[in-house]
Amino acid sequence: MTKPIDDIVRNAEIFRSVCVDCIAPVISRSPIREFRRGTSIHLQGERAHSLYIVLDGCVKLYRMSSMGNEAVIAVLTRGDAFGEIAVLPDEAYTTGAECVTQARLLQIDARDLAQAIECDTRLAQSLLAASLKRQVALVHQLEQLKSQSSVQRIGDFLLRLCKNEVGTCTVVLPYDKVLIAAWLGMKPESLSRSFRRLQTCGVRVVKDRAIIGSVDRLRDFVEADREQSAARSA
Amino acid sequence: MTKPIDDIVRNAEIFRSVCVDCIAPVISRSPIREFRRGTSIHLQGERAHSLYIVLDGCVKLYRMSSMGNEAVIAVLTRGDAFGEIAVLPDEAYTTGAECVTQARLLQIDARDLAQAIECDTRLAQSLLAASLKRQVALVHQLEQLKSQSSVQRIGDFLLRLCKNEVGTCTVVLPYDKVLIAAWLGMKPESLSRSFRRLQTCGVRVVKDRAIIGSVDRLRDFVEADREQSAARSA
DNA sequence: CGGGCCCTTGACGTTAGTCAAAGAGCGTGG
DNA sequence: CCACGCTCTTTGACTAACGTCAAGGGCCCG
Repeated sequence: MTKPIDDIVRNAEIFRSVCVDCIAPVISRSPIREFRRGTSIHLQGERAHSLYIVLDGCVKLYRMSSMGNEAVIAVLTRGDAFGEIAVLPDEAYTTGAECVTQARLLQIDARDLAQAIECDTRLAQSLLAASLKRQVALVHQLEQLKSQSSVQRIGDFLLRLCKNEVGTCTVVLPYDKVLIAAWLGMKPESLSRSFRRLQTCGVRVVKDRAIIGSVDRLRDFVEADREQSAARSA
Repeated sequence: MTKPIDDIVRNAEIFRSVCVDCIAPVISRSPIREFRRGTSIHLQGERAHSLYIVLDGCVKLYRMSSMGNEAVIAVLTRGDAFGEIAVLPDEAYTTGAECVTQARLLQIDARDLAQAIECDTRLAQSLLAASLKRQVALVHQLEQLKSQSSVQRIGDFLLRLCKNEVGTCTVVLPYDKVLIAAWLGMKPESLSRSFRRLQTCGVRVVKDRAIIGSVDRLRDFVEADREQSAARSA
């Protein structure tokens, strides 16, 4: 069930292309911490002293606006890292981080890592690569928010869940709908209604399972909502 | 008018904290290119071979959705870099880049830079730092889109234009309203109407100038739209 | 003077948020 | 085992926000 830690860490995006030996000393000094669902790992604005790697469970990164509105920035699972900003001196976390399930995290001291970076260009490059990849994901999210409807965003969400599948496939929603909604930038009520509207292109959602009649049909729908809405009204 | 190139490059975020000598050879080999307004610098999906630094003018990064919808991801000015993804091997640009004014860009060959990175940890760190900072900006944008109204987003936009000013201040809108609207994720019509609604908190927009009666009042408005809308209807 | 572009305005439709209510699990304690 | 309270989810009715369409004014430039 729980993969050996070394495996997870070695395959983590931020350490891809780094020889294991270089980071082994840092890792061995890093404690593994257990968190219960709902626990806060760090707050937005807090001085950043640690970087974390998710070993098990789900962690959400979020921002609170001045009027108490929560925007979920990312939902992380095994192998993902967060708090990378900690490698820079005197910076604060720009998001809050909270466990949305029971979770095990590797907590890496930022100073340790910063020192390791000084000595090893490959490590710096690896972190850079991970950071750039992360940017791509953020850009994708921005694009979606700016130019897609909520139905399209959910469609895309489902498509990413059923990676390379074709034809019919069933996916398990990885966390509760409140969180999915927040992540996609909408309210739970809207999520519910949007799922409903996906029925017109062969998607049924039952409890935490989504049954996708035809992946291709869903993809067509997401990429060109227009015709479909015409069809819907007909 | 046009600052010496060295100054701009040296102060660019991506080369902050790098000794000038390390990058001098790379820079000296990099051509300065002139672009006219409306010219495309690179397309989304194109193989990334160069990284650019803006010396003068404005460049927009954008993404096209499958149905021809353009989402503006960033608007860059002097000292900003883009196309950093080029330092990774075999990657493609994740956005298109286009000049929105006449512009001068320093075009840095990605291989050159990648080699320089291999030799110099500080350079990798510097790029990492810039990338992380960029992420912060993207996260901020995401937060805004997910939890703020268009009026609030414009308010925030104006606030960032009048940096540390207090009391009354007048700012020049740095580019045309079509672009501002696209950047903030709305249509020009909505932008126009939103400007209008800012009149209730002492902001007037005439042509390309915004006259802000009271920066504090605007800030209050942006941070807590709720009371203001109550007041408005009273 | 005329054409094109940017910007604004109005009327209207669609989308998503709000408020309220009710049903469906689920764990707890009787 | 059942009843209870809890949270999550769905649904409906309503409202507010934003996009769309269409028209018109101002401005620049040929």
